[in-house]
Amino acid sequence: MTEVKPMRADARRNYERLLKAAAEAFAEHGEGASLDDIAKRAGVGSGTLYRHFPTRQALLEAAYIDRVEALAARADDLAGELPPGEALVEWLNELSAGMIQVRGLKALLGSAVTDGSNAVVTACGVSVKGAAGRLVEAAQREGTLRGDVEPIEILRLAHGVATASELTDGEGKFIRRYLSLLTEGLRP
Amino acid sequence: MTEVKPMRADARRNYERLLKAAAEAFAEHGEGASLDDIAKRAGVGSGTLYRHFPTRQALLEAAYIDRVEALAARADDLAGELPPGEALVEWLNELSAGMIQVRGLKALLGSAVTDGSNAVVTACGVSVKGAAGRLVEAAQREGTLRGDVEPIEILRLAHGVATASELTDGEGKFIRRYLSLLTEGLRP
DNA sequence: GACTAAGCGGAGACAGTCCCCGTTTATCGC
DNA sequence: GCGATAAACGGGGACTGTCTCCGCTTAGTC
Repeated sequence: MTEVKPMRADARRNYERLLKAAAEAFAEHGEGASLDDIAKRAGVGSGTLYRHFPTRQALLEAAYIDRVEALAARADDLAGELPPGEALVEWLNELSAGMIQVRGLKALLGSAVTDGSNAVVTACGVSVKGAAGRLVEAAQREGTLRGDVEPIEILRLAHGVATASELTDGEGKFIRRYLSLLTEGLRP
Repeated sequence: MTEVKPMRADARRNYERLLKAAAEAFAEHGEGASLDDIAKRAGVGSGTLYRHFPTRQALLEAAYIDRVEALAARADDLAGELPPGEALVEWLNELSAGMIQVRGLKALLGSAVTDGSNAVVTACGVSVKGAAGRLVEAAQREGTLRGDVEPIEILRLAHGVATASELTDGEGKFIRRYLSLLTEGLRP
């Protein structure tokens, strides 16, 4: 199914350049960075950018896929180091921190866990959902996480925690606080 | 302090018209509605719009202030009808639902509870924080809410719940679900 | 070296924001 | 009523960003 038509050399070169420029620009100006500016930085015309990446979302995903996969891999590291319940919380902490510190990542992960009926299956979505699934299942088996929550709900809640934390200070200092309110509940 | 310089009749008229047009436009196109279009709907020039409302935020606030105050008043109604803990949860539910259903309200309330050092004290912020403060205090006194949470934290968490719920279905169907996960915690 | 299609790139149409400043008009003292 | 005058109007225009179209260039192939 996956047609493997080798890209022409110039196309591949421009693709790489665009990715590099995009990562810089998103880091610098957030997810709203000017696309024409990214093309300019990469030394290509804007047509070239739009041909390779039809939407901002596509570019964002391509630029950050490595980082997202690192985050997913981190889930398995943590699972090896800590008991399941703690591994899950620690991972959610790192995930939320990433969403706040890496500009643009929050939007990307948000759309990866959005229930669009137009559900484009994104590589980022697959990675992150897989990682969450493994941690959630282990924690539930261990008995430290209620059995009726779905992995994707946990991801959405992490997004919510990142949002709440962002409102608080724009850095990530309050993530642990909100995460612990979530895990322990609001009752005394 | 509050200089009460009565507006000129034409100024007042245009102000009202803009508010009405803005409410329509925000409802129709979300918080990103075109400001020039709002001016056009109101039958005034864009200069007039920008004079009355220097920023999109200012217009958004003016257009929705009634609704926010209704929400704040609702807090006190609920406090009269239900025990404090339940009143709080029910209010948070209605608040979050409003953020999702009324396009633009989420952004407005978000900036009202953001800790900007450039903290503009907004009327919306005052209303909503006051209402939250009363409910939180009552629930804490009753002993159904942990004593170490601040009203503003609760508001930020509600924002997070609305965000998570929005990712789930774009309507408000999952607010109660996430709210109950938050109040009860994620442990079994 | 010549052919050809894949790929390039930037001009330009369009949409939005926001300011500037010449013109209009509500208000007030007479 | 009737100017005088400062407040308010409004739309033209500069600017920024998105995205497409199509004539030109060039990599890959024989």
